Amino acid sequence: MPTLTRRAESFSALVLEVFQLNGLLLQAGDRLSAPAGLTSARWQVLGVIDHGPATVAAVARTMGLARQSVQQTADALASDGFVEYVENPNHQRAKCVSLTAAGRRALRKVEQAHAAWADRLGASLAPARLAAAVDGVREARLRLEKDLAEEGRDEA
Amino acid sequence: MPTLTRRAESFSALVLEVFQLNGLLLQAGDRLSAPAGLTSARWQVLGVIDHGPATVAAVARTMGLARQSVQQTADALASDGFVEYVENPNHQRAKCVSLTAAGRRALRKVEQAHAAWADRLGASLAPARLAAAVDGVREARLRLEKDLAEEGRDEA
DNA sequence: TACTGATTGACAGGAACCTGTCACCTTGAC
DNA sequence: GTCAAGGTGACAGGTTCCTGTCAATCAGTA
Repeated sequence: MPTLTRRAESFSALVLEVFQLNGLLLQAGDRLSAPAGLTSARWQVLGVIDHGPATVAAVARTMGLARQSVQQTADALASDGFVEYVENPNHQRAKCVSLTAAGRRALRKVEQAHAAWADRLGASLAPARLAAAVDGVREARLRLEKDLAEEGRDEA
Repeated sequence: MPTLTRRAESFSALVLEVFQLNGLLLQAGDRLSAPAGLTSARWQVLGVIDHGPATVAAVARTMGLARQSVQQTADALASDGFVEYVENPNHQRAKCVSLTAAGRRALRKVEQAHAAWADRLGASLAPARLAAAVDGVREARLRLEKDLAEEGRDEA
């Protein structure tokens, strides 16, 4: 194993922590949404179209996911009656995904549970510490985004 | 949407950042390991057995994953010649996963690329900021671990 | 020695993400 | 008006994780 510099060690520690926290957050999200008959992925899609009906491709762009991933989730939500496809006046083929009454009920339920959860967890951390974490992670994300974009350009 | 308290807003911001950073890290990991013919998941398994051959179940415990996930990855690595199953004197059925020469070569290659990458990214962040991020994320992880454990106990 | 319980790998199936390809629709340049 | 470029949903297939079930193996106990 190549010996890491101090700053590389530090960055690697952040990577490990982020992986672990991410896993726990997914677990928590599933637990929050399960009582409403949803999962994390489905809840997030409902959250996007709560602002108004949108096409699958538009939802995917908003969420930063591949179009087909959202397509799959949207189809599953439709077959469970949480959303429905409605005509899109701007595009004959690309229908809009729209919340049904059941979808809206489920979403409200999850949002209430989520608000209580976020408040509980947020309260357990010192505000300054929490703010520093958000800042640091955002900074790391921006650097990594830039790094990946540059690498990608080299290969192209 | 229920209005969130300030601390809930702050915590939610951390969640969003962690999700995004996690996605980018997975992308970066795949890019680091691709030249060696590996993926993030496979590289990590190789990293664990670099310390010595181990059973699939032991590797899963080390990585904090389900046994079957590692089984699948190990089988794939074996069919690609990066690892091999060797007899386990302590257990007739549970063979040990062991690095082959090709596996060791691939792992070394990824580790070199990883060291350079971590150093580059670590250098682009102020050490204090980076340390604060690690601290904050760790704190959040610990709180969430505790929270999930308590919730789980209630249901049991 | 015989039984019980935990661990293990094999097998089956599912969730959520990805990519690639195809045909259809819309848009904009000419 | 035509035609190429790009957006879009459908379909197929792959990766990495998960769960549940089963039989084989091991370890401790009566």
